[in-house]
Amino acid sequence: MPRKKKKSPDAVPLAVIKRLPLYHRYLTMLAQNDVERISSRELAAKMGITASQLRQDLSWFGSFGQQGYGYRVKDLLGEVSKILGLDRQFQMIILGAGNLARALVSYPNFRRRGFYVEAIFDSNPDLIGKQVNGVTIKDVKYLSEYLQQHTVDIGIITAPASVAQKLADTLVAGGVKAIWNFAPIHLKVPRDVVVENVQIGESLLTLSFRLQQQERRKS
Amino acid sequence: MPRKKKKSPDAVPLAVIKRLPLYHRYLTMLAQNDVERISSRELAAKMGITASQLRQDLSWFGSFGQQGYGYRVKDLLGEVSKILGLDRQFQMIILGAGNLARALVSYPNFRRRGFYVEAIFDSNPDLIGKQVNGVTIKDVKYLSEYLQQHTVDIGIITAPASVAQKLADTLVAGGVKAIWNFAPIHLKVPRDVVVENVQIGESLLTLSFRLQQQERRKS
DNA sequence: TAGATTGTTAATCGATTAACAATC
DNA sequence: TAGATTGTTAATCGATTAACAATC
Repeated sequence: MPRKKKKSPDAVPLAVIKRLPLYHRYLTMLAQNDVERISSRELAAKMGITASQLRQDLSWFGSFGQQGYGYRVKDLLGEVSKILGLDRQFQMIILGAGNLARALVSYPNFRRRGFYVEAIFDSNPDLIGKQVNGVTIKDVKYLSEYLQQHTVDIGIITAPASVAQKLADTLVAGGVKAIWNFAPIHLKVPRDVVVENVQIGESLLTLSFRLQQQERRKS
Repeated sequence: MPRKKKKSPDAVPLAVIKRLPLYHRYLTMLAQNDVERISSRELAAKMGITASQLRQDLSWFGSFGQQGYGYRVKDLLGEVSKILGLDRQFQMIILGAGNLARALVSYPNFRRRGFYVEAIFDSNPDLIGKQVNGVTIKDVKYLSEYLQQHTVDIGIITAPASVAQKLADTLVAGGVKAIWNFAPIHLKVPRDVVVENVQIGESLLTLSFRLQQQERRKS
């Protein structure tokens, strides 16, 4: 007999996890517009998904609605925020002081949501000691030392692919459990370390393929 | 009776498309290391997928291997490059001259693969007229005019979400058929325009959730 | 030739959608 | 109360994996 799928928060499918930030974004917008209640049907329509999927997704985490009424926007936003971990703070450091690092440090939404960039590391002597948006650029050779003295929740790798694995190893050795990786490389890390990749280059290739496909379709 | 799934290049599932850049990356690495041949089993192992999936994916586009031998790395790389459209050039413009734009313009791999940034547009008078990596920043009010006079394959939106839809509309009106969108907003475009989103903020929220999940698992 | 490996068909698995009893 | 809408179970759909005949 087929075993029933268990709905522990531990087993949430990745596809569901990836939609959580979306829910958060739309609920935030609704809350800003002072919308008090919304049904799964209405919210799903706005997001371009089905109401079934929305309710199925939420059911992984609990029951947040009310039959015949729908969801209180404020309450649901609170729940989703809690699920995403936005009720706490995250200390972050960035490895690689290039333009991408600058862009990330300057993104105001991060700080507002509890994500703090505490330091930037680089190996270029011209950059070390300078500040970016109030954050000091330190010499990467002091990275291990820094990790011993500070709590770092998230390590962000914006350095070139050639040094990314080495940096990741240093982060892992220093006890960092989450890596946000922008380098075009598959990082090897222990099973208890989570890696989230932002593969910008690959996204462009996907676009290029889909553009070609579209052009072919036309002709 | 269930209809057989047609394998036209037009119907390639998005999941397959998203893996194509991966294949390209690994094959490029192999070619650089002068590896001449590889079996689906070996390549799949390197990539952390199954050999079945690799062969299944490739079969959407043709037959590139040889029984009992495997694949010639160079040939397969060539085929994948062609599939991705890397045998041609793409003219691109960037809308929004912030740090992210700087990062993209400076990324050497793009130019090498045929992706050319021809112009950057912004509305900030302090930036207009300046150059970034040899690319001039123009006033966004001349965007429509520019689109009439130049062929633009890909429009890149790095501007804030508040103006992203308006910029997308201008691109579409100017005949641009592909948009690479970094703004945290769902762009509404006609069906014949392809949009590829890079949702950096949402990626961080996904990481934050997975970190929490991991921490919970531990305790 | 014999061994290896492809391309493809069939089986399995998982995710999405539909349906509906429960109930506000 | 009657209508609306949830949470959940069942049905469908699509993607991944397994198996194997074809063949280099």
